[in-house]
Amino acid sequence: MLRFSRSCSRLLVSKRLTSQLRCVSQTAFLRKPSGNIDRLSGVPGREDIGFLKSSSVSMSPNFGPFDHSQAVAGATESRDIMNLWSLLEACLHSGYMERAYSILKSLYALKSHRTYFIDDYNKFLMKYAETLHDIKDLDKKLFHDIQETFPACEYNDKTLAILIHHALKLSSSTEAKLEHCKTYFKMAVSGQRSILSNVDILTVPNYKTLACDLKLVSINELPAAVRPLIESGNIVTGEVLPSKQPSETNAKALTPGEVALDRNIEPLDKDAKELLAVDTIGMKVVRHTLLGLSFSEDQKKQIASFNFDTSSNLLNFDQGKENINFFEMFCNLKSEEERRSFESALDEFNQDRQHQLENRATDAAKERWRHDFEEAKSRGDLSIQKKLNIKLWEWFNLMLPLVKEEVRRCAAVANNTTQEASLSPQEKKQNKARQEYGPYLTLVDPEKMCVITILEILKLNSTGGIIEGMRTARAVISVGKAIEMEFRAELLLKSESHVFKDVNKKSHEFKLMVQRARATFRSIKIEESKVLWPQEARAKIGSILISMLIHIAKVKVEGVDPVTNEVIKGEAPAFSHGYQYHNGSKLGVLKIHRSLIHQLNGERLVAAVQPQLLPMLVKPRAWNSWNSGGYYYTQSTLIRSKDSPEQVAYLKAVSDAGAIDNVYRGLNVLGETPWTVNRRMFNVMSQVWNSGKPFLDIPGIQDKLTLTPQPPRDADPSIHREWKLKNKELANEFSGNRSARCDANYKLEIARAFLGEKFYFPHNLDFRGRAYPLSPHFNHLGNDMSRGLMIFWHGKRLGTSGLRWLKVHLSNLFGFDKAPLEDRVSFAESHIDDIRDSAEHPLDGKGWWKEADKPWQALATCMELNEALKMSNPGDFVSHQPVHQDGTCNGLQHYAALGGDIEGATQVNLVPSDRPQDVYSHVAKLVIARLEKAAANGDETAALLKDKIKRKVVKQTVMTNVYGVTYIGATHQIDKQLSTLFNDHKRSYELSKYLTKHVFASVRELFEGAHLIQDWLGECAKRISKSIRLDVDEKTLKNGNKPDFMSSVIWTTPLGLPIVQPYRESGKRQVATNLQTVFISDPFAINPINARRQKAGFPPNFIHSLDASHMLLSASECGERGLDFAAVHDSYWTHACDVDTMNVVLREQFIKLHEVDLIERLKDEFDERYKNYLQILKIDKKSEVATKVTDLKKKLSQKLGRPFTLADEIYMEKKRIQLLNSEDASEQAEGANMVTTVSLVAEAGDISNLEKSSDASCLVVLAPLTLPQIPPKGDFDVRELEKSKYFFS
Amino acid sequence: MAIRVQSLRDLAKIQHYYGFRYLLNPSVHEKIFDKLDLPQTYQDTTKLKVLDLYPGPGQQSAIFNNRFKPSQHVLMDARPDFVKHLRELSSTPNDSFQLYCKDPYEWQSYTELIDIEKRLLPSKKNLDSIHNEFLVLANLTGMIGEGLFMQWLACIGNRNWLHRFGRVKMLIWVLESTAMKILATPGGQLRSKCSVVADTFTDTKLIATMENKNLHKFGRSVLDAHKPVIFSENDTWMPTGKAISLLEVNPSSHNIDLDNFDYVTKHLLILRSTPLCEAFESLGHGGRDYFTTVIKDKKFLQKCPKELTSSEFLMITNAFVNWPFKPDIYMDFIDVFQDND
DNA sequence: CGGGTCGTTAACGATATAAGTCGTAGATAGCCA
DNA sequence: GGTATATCTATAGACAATATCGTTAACGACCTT
Repeated sequence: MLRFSRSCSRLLVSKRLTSQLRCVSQTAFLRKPSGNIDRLSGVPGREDIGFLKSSSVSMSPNFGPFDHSQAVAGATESRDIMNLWSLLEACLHSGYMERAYSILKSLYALKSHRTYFIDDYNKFLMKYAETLHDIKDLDKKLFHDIQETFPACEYNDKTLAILIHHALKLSSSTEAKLEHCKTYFKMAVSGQRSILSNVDILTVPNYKTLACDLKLVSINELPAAVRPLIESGNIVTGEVLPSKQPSETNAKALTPGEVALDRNIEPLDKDAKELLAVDTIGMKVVRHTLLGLSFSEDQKKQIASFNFDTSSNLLNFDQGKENINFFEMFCNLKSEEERRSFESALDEFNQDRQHQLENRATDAAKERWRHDFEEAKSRGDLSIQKKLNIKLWEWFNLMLPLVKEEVRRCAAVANNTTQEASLSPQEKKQNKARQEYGPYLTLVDPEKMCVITILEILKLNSTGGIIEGMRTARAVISVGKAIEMEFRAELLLKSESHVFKDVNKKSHEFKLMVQRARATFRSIKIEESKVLWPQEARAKIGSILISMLIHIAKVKVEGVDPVTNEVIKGEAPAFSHGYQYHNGSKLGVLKIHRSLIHQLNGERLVAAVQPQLLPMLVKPRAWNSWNSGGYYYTQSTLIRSKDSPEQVAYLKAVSDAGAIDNVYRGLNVLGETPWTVNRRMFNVMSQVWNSGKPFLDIPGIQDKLTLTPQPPRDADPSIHREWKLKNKELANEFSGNRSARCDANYKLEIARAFLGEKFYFPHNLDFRGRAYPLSPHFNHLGNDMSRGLMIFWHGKRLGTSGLRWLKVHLSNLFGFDKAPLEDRVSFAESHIDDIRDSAEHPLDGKGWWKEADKPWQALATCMELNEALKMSNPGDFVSHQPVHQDGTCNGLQHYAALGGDIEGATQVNLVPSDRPQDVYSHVAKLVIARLEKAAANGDETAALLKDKIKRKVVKQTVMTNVYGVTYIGATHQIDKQLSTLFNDHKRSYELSKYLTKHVFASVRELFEGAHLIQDWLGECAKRISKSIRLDVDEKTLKNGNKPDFMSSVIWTTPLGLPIVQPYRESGKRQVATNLQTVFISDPFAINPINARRQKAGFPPNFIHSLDASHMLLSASECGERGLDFAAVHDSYWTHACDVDTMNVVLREQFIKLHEVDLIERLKDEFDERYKNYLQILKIDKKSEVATKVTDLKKKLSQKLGRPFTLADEIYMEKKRIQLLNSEDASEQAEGANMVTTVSLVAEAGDISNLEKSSDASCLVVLAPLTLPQIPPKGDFDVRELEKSKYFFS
Repeated sequence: MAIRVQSLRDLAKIQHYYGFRYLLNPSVHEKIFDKLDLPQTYQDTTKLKVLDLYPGPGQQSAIFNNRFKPSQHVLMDARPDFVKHLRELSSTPNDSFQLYCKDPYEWQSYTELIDIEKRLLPSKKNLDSIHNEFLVLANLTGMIGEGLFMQWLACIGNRNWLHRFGRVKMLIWVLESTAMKILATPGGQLRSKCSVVADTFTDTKLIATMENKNLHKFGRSVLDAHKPVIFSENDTWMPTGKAISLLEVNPSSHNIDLDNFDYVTKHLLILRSTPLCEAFESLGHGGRDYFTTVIKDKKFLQKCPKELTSSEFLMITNAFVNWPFKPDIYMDFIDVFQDND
C-alpha cells in the first residue's frame, strides 16, 4: 500500500490548493536560478525584512504560469474540481448521499486530482457514517470503496479518525470500543498523534474516552488545544473541580481573586437574581468581577441590572434604548489594575457577543419585523401606510411557503421521487434546472433564506446607477452570496457544537479553556472551507428566491386615471423585473415601486448590515497565514484579490514559506487597536441628522426626483438633447445625495450601536498591500464624519508634548499645515475663545469649527482641547483623541527617495529645514511663471489665467499626478476649481485643459528625478505586458503576429509581499437564471492581460506598495513600543503624547526601507523573473540583422513547405533554450550551435537604434526581452531625513 | 448652365471619402430618378428647394440639379476634401447650386442656415400631403450614418428639425444593413424598434440597392413590392466592403406621442419572442395584470412582439397611456456607471 | 454484432440592440533650415 | 531636404449586457447487413 503522510489538516488544505493551481508544464527548465537574487542581498549584515526570502520563493513557484496553457489544461480542470467540490459539499449537507457518491466518482476520474481525492472521500465518509448504526458497516463500506471503487486511493489518518469517532459512538461496550480503536490506531499512517490531531472530527468526549477511559493514548499525545480540557477532567459531569492552576497560556487571564469570587458567588448574586435569573455561570463571574470594581452606585446598579445574556443583548440598534456605557465605566476606574480586570471581564463577555453577532443576524432582523407586526396588531393599527417592518413580515410569511414548496420539489428531484412521465415539457425543464441548483437551495433554512432575500434586495436599492432599483445581475449574485455566507456560518457553528457537545461549561475557568480550544478549531475549519460556490450557482438560487419575492411582495398604490382624472387606489407588485438600455446595450433591472422607495427613505435599515461588515467587539483573529485572520466565523483573505487566482497562488507560496511575517505583524497591530465612539460628537451629529436639513457634507432629506419640464414636442432636437442631459445630471445629483445620506445614516446607526463599546477593526490588504479595515461602512478610513466619530478606547495623559501636538493637530485640521510647528501651536492658542465656543456650543455658537478643512474632526479636537484646558494642569488630561502625522505628498517622498533627487527631496521635506516646504505653492508659482511667459508671447488664454492660479487650484493635480492621474482626470480636477471662477461651463473646461498641460509640465520640471523613475517604471510595465513567454500555448498565437499577451507585471514589496497586477480582459459569459441571463465573469478564467492598464497602473501601484510597506513597518514597530497605532495609508495616528515616539519610528522605518536601492533591486527582480521572455520589435528592413532573419525564415519556410509562423519561431527558440539548459554536454553544444531568429537578433546586441514605427519599411522580429537602463540616482542620502522635522507633520 | 458630371475614375481621385460610399455612375442615377418619378410630387420645380446633405463628390447633386433645375439647391458638407471639390463644382455660374460649409451632423448647422442666416427658407405646408416644394437628399453611408438616420426618424415623429415644415420627402443613401433594419417586416428576423417606428411615421421605399449576395435578406415581399434598381459595386466609390441602398422616405400624417410609443416598443421588443401576456410585465409594476385586463383578445396576447404590426403597437401604446399606474417613462435611463461594493 | 442513419438536443457562437462616443495612434501637412 | 510640431483621419474597441437564433457537436434510437 502506497502511503503518504500528512501531519495536519492545514497542510492538507494547502496541498489541495496547490493541486488546483498546479499546471503540468515543463517550465522548470526555463527557471534555473541565476543567482541574481542572491546578489540582491546587498550590504552584508542587513536584516531581511521579507523581500529576499519572499522573492526567492516566488521566483521559482511550484505552480505553472498563468496563460492559456494553464487556462486550457489546468484551469478548466481546476474549475471542474471547484464546481464538483461545492456540489459535493452541498449534496452531503443536504443528505443526497447517492448524488454525492456519484460526484465522488467524477472527482476520482480527474487524474491530476487523484492524490488529494482522499480528502473528498473523507468528507463523504463522515456524513455517510452518520446514517449507520453499526461500525462494521462503516468498516465494510470503506474497504469496499478503497479496494473496488477507488482502487488508486489510500486512506489517511483523517479517515482513521472518522472510524475511531464512530467506533466510540456506535459501540456499546467498552471492550468493543477498545478493540476497534486499537485496530484503527495500528493502521495509522503517520502515528497516533497524527490521527488525534483531527480536532474537527474527534470530539472532546472522544478524547476523554480515549485518554481516560480506554487509556489508549496518553494525555501528552493529545493536540495542545484540547489537552487542558481533558486534564481538568471536567467534561460530562460539569462538576467544578478545585481550581488547579490552569495550564499554559490561559494562566494569565485570571487573577487569583477572580477565581476566588467564582466559588462564593452566591451572596452577591442575590439582588441580581430578582432582576434576571438567566446568567450563565460564566456571566455571573463577569458581572461579579465588574461589581467588585470601584464604580459609582449608579453604575453598580446598571451592572447589576444589565442582562448579560448575550443572545438578547447584542448590539443596540434601537433608537430609544440606551445600552450600558462600558466606555464611561472604564474611564472612571482609578487604578491601572482595576482597569485591567475590567477589560478582561469585558473581553470575555464580548467573546460571546461576537459569537452571537456573527451568527444570529438574520434571526434578529426577522424577530424585529414580527415584533413590530404584533405590536401593530395589538394596537389594532391597520392603516394603509403600514410601517415598513410590518410589510416585510407579511412578505416573509407569504414567501415562506413558496420557498418551502420549492425546496420540497428540489428534494424530490434529488431523490428521484418525481413522476417524470406525467409532467409537462415545461415542468421537465424546470426539474432539470432544479437538479443543478437544488442541492444549494436545500442547505439553509427556508426562513433564513426569505429574510436574507428581502434584506439584500432592500439594501441594494438605488445601486448601479438605477434610480429606483438595482441591476438584476447584482441582485441575484448578492442574494446567492448571502445565502452561501449564511450556510458557511451555520456549518461552522454546527460542526463546532458537534465537537463540543456534551461539554458542560459550568465552570468559569473551564469555559475559558473551551473558548481557546474553539478558537483553534475554528481556524482549522475556516481555512478548510476553501470551496466556494460557483457564480453560476449563486446566480441561480438568487434568481429563484428573488422571483418568488417579486411574485408575492405587493404594495398599495395610488394613481390618476388619465381618462377620468379620478384617483384610483390599487395594489401593485413591489418589485418589477425589466430592462433598460445604455448605449445600445440592454441591462436587466429590478425596480422597486415608488411607494416603497418613499418608505425606505424614511426608515432605518440598519439591522440589514451583515455582521461580517461591522467592527468587531473582540480583537480580530490574528493573521498568521494567507487566509486566516480577521472575523471569527467568516473567512477573509489577506489580500483582496477576488478575481486573481494568480496573486493568490504567489501569496500562498510566500505565506507558507513564512516570508511575510512582517506583513502579518503590522496588520495585527492595526487590528489590535481598540476604539470607541466619541459620544459627544455622536450627539452633535444625531442632532444635525434628525433636523433633516443639509449640513456640511450631509445632504438633507430629499423627497423625490423632479425632472425639469419637457420642451415642446417640435422644439429643435438640440433642445431635446439638452433636456435629456439636464435630467441625467439631476438624477445623478439626486442619487448622489441619496447615497451620501444613506451612507451617513449607516455610519450613525452603526456608531449608535457601538456607543460605549470597545471595538476593533480587522484589516486586510488590497492587491498592492495597502491596509484597509474589513468593515466597510464604519471605519477610520472613512470621510471626515466617520473619523470625527472615533476615538481610542485607551486614554493617555497628554503631558506637555501631547498638549502641543493636540494644538498642532487642530491647526492641521484647519488646513493651516504649511507653517512651522510653533506657528501652528500659536494658531490654536490664538483661537482659544473660538475653541471653547465651538466645543461648548457646537450648533448654537459661532461655529468656528465649521470653517475647518475637516470640520468634524476639528470639532472633536476642539472638544478635547477644551476639556484639557479646563484643567488646572492640562497636561494631566487623559486624551483619547488620535493625532495625525501626514507625509507631505507621500508619493513624491518615495519617488524622491528612490531617485536620490535632492531638489525633489527638498520640496517634499525629506531634507531638514526650518520651515516646511509647500509643494503646491511652489508648483503654482512655476505655473504662473510659465503662463506669464506665454502671455508675454501674446497667448491670450495664458494672460486670462495667470492671475487665477492659486495653491488650491493645482493641489489635487500635483498630488494625484504621482499616482498616475490621466490628462483627462486632471482636467476635471482643475475644472472643478476653475468653474467657480468662470460662469461658462464650456469655456472653463477649455481653460482647464490648457492649464492642465502647464501644471503637468511644471510638476515634471520640479520633480525631474521622480518623473524619470515614473517613466522608467511605465516603460518596464509596457515591455513586460507586451512580452511573450517561451512556452506559450498555441492558442495564444492563433491570430497571426498579434498574439495574446499573458504576462502581468509582478514584483515583490520590500516586506516580501508578491504583487500581481490583476488587470486582465474581463472574460465574461452569459449564465441563464430564472429571471434573465446574467453576464458574469468566471473567476477561474485566465484571460489575456490588459496592457494599457498594466502600464498605466504600474508606477502608482509600485509607489503604493512602498508606502504600504512603510506603514506596516511603522505599525509593527509602534506596536512593539506599546503605542496605539492606526493609519490611513500615509497618515499615521496615535495618542498625542506618543506622537514624538511615532515620529522617530516612522523616520527610522522610512530610512530602513530606502537604504537599499529599491529601483535597482526591482530591475534585478524583473530581469530574473522575465528571463527568456521575448518581445516583438519592429526594426528596419534594410538592416543587416533584418536581412539575416528574413533569409533564415525563408530557408525554414521552404523546409517546412508552409509559411514560417510566429509560433514556429517561438517553438524553435524554446528548443534552443531547452538544449542550452540541459545537463547533457552534447545537448548543450547542440543548443549553442543552433541558430534561430531570436538568436540572430540577440547576437546583434543593441538594436534600439534600428527600431522603426512605419509599417512599410520594417520587419517584425522577436527579440529577448530587455528592460531600459535605470535612470541615474542622485546624491540625496535618505538618512538625512532623520532630522527633518517636517517630513511627516 | 449644367453642373459638371465627372467620371468615376476622376472622382475617385479625391483623397478622402471619410468612410462614405457614393454611387457615381451617372446612368444608374438617371435610372433611379426615372423610377422615383419626382415630378409627380414636385410639379413646379421652379418652386422646389433642395437640401443636399453630405453630397460628397456631388455626382448625384449635379445630375439631380441638371435634370430638375430646382430653384435652390443647398449642398451642406464640411469635410475638407469634399469641400474643395464641391467649391470647384459650384463655381459654375449657377445661382441655385450653393455650397454651405457646415457639418450636417450638427443641429446647429440647420438653425444657422435657416433661422439665423436665412439662406434657405422652406415654406411651411400642412400635413395633408407630401411637401411639394422642399426635398432633402442625403448620404448617410458613413460610420455615424445609421445613428443619424434613427434620429432623423425621431424628428419625423416629433415634427421638428426639417420636418416642422411639413411632410418633407427625403432620399437617403444608407448602408444596406441599415436599409434592411428599416424595412424589416412583422415576424421577420430583423424586426426591431426602428422598423416599427419607420412603419408608423413614414412610408419608406427601397429605391435602389447594390448587387451582392445578401440581397435576399431584404425579404421577397420587399423586393417584389419596391422593385429596387440594382447596381454594381463598380458603379460606386469608395469600396468599403459594405453595400449601400437608397431609401425614399415619405413622412406620413400622424398624431402620435413619440415618447410613449418609443417606450412601449423599446421595452416590448427586448422580449421579442416572448408572448405578450408575459412581456407586458416588463413595462412596469403590474403590467401583466393591467394589459391582460384591458386587452381581451386571448389570441392576441399569445402573439409575440416581433410579430406585431405598427398599428398593433399603436393600440398597445394607447392602452399604456391610459394606465393609471404607468411608470414614469422619463426615468427610464441609467446614470453614470458607479460601482461600490 | 457492428456500424450507419436519422432525429433530437445541448452547447456554442453570432448578431442586434440605441441612437449625439471618444480616446488614441498613426499619418499627413505645414514648418524651418 | 529633413525633422520637430500640429492637425487630421482612421480605427478599433468597452456595445463596461442580454435575448434570440443559427450552427455544430454530441448523443441515442433504430435499422439493416
